[in-house]
Amino acid sequence: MGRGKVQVRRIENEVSRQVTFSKRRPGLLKKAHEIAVLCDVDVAAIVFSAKGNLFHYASSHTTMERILEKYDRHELLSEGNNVIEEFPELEGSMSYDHIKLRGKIEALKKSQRNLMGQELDSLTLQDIQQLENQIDTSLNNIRSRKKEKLLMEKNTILEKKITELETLHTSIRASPTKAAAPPACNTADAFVPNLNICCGDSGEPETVTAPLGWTSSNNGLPWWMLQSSSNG
Amino acid sequence: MGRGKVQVRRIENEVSRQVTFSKRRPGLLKKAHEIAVLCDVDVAAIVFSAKGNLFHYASSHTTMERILEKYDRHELLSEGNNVIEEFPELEGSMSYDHIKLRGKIEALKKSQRNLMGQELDSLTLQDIQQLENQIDTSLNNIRSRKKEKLLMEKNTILEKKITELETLHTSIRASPTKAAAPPACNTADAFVPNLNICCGDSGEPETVTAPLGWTSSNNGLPWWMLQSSSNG
DNA sequence: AACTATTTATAAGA
DNA sequence: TTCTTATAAATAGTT
Repeated sequence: MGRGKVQVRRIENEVSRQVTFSKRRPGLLKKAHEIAVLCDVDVAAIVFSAKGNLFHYASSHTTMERILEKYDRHELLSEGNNVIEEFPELEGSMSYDHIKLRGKIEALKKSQRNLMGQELDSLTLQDIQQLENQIDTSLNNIRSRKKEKLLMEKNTILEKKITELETLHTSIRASPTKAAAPPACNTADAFVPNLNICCGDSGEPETVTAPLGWTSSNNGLPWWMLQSSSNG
Repeated sequence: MGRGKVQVRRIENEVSRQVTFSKRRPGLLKKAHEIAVLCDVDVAAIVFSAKGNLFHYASSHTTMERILEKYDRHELLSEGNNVIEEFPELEGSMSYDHIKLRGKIEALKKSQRNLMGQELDSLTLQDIQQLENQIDTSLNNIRSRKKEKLLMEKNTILEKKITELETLHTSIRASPTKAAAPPACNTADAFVPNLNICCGDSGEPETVTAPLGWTSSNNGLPWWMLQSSSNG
């Protein structure tokens, strides 16, 4: 998108490269923000400048850590597999603890892959049966916790509703002439349909929406144009 | 970019939301790739679909871990969360690598506990739902592998049986009076009621496959159009 | 899954 | 860097 078609290859001129970076960086973070908000999904984007400055976006802010944890839950498969096997000559140069720790990491990764239903070939039938039991238990756990959470959220909503109604009732009793009151339909709707829990949805009519957890201290700029961290 | 201006707020219609996600996801990853290549910088992008499927990009492939570590070095270590502060007694005795490895082990353990249905309190309802999907997929995988293994074991037993019978038959034929050959198949059928045994074929036509290391082996497609991981 | 009218992003220039 | 502008790209709405 510009006056010329672009070849996706390293820009050799350093200045142009830097300029392009400055122009595209906010674009990328903006896109990340948009898909996160529009599609209500978890997104994280991390960019380092050539000088090593960090820029990042995480949907619903402050949750980068949570997103990375979630990433771990999916993909621990990355990283060069077993370093010890690949570079046995390094063994001598590593401390005993170091080797032990690496071994532990590999073991944890393998076990995690198994928990995710991968790499089961090396397991015996009995192992697989046990794994199945384990995962089945896990699933049951997860489902009960989900149910709990759901009930708790509903409770919260119901309590809010009750508070509203009580307040309404009180004010009606206080002023007998006034009957009609602003209906609290939105809240009512919230607990009826299939688990649409609506969090604080402040309607932003205009193009730029406030980031979910962007608590304070931004000026009037579209927040995604701000540098996410480090210095400027 | 489309027939109408877009408000950056959650798309309420679920189908549209999903469609928009499908359209924008490759766009985001492509942008990430472009800035990484054009500007020769480190970039990582992580997106989860509403159902919890993971899509991600990391510049120069397989470096997601390194990028996340770099991120940690900037964000987590630079601020309050200092491992050394948490374990002051270790300060002198541990190298940076050790601290890193320990941190990694802790992360792995945490993610593993989540996969086993434990310590779910810190997860949001949406996260729990996605974890449930993940575990459910895992369970399905495990069960199909179990079925496979079972069938293979039966096959082995049956083959052994057949060999035995053939041997027996040979020795019978060796004796002068008996000549007719009873088909051994019936016996086999009796053992395995209604499952056709076929070695190479794993059941499950749907939902399986996890392209783990898609570093290699992609065809001529622009790589960013490929799904980054999980099923699709 | 395609199409296409528009909006957006941005390359090049100042 | 920042602004401007011509154009390439992305994509919303539609089929």
